[in-house]
This record gives sequence, structure tokens and C-alpha cells, in this order.
Amino acid sequence: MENLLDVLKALSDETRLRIINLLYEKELCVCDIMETLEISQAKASRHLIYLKNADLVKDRKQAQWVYYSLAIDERFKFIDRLVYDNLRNLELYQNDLQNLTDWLKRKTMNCD
Amino acid sequence: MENLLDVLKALSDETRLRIINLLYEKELCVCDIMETLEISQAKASRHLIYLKNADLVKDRKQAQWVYYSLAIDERFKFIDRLVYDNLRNLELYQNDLQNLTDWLKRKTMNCD
DNA sequence: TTCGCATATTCGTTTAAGCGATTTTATGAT
DNA sequence: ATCATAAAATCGCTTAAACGAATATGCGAA
Repeated sequence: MENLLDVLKALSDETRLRIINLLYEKELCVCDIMETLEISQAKASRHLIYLKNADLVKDRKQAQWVYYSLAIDERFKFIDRLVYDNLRNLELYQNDLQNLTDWLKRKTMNCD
Repeated sequence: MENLLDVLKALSDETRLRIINLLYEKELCVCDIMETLEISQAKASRHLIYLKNADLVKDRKQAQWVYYSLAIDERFKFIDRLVYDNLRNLELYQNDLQNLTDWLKRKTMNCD
């Protein structure tokens, strides 16, 4: 799609904003997102696909995992502002980032 | 309201984007907007009220007219970018600005 | 006070989108 | 081959929001 209105619609849902906030940190697989945000697998997947249809993220399959990362067209620089000036001042999104860190730590510990 | 999610929802509708684009030029009454965008009075009014509820515009009554103008919190600077970097590159919104100019000219001509 | 214009509101309908629950598909490991 | 895990898709339901059409309100002018 990649049209402005579709992008804005994709940004008008809290779950998708929370996902974008996480992806600004790093590429993540679906399970990282569902664990971090404490949402169902179906919900995480559905919203990621919505974001992909708006061309805000891209995916990459590796074994049984699907990794998602940002793919925001440089035209849409306003999204950087939105994230850094607004989202990241809000407690919800700050907590999400902390939960992401915690989750990733727990995840790698299991590999010992 | 004045919360980020409400603002983003307000921005996720084409008619409201077109209205905001016009209001970036100057304060306008409802009839200016309906004439310029060629939409019904009810539609113009409803969307303006939606924008007002999201604290993106404010209104001012004068005689039988209601004038609307931007009231975007400085926190939401990303909207400036959205308008100047994105909206204004699109034909639809450029045409709307031209139609506004034309309409205002016709309007004042009638006062002679 | 009656009329006309500007704006807001209400009604009924339609559509988009969110949700949980469940099932399907794909991949890797045993 | 079988099983477990990851992700996507489907089903049915619910809610939000957009719409046109019609009506109501508020104000100024005659």
C-alpha cells in the first residue's frame, strides 16, 4: 500500500503503536512481541500483518520463526518524531521497553 | 481528551486530514470548509467536532458563524512534519488549497 | 415575531476493524 | 513418522465510526 492514509490508520491503534515502539529497538520475532506485551499470539500476528500491509514493517522467515523489523519509508520521517517525542514520554511504552529487555535476558539465559 | 491515541485516530481519516490542511492556512468557518472540499454541511460539522474533541482545533462563535482554527499542542510537533512533508506533496491537498483560495476570492467579491 | 441562514444533532444503515477461540500450516527435533 | 513449537488464517461476535437524510437550535435581519 504505502500510502499516507494507510500509514496513519496503522498508527491509530494502541497495540500497533506498542509494537512499533519495540521494533524501534531491534528486529523481533512474533513470540518476543507477544511475551513482552503480554498479548495473545493471534493478536500479535494480526497486528504485525496489518503493519506489514501498510509497509511499515517487513518480515524475514528463519526456520520456524518470523522476524519483523521496521521498514518505514524515509518519506515518513514524522514517525520518528512521534516515537521519540511522544510515545517514549509515556509510561506504558517505557514499561514495554523494560519488559522487552527483561524478556530477552530471560530468553538467552535458557540457552545455557 | 488530548491524548496521543485520540490524536492519531483523528488523523486517520481523509476528510479530517483535508480539513487540517486547510486550517494550516487560516481560521475558517464551517461553510468555508464545506464549500472548499465540496462536502455536506453535516459532514463538515461532524468532522470538525471530532477534531475538537481530540483537542486539535478550537472554535469561536461569532454571530451565526462558528470559526475553527488549529489548536495543536506543541507536544505534537510531528503533525507539522506530516502536513508539510507529506500532505502538501499530494495532489488532493494541493488542489484543496487552490480551491480554498478561489472560494475565498469569490466570497469577498460578493461583498461589493 | 417571523423568516432565513449557519451550524449541530439525531436516526437508521453500512462498513471496517477489533477480539477470543480455534484450526491450519510450516518447520525442526526426536 | 511423530510430535512440539511458531505463526497465520478462519469463524463468529461486538463495537466504533462513517454516511446521507432529515430535523433541531441559535442568531440576526426585516
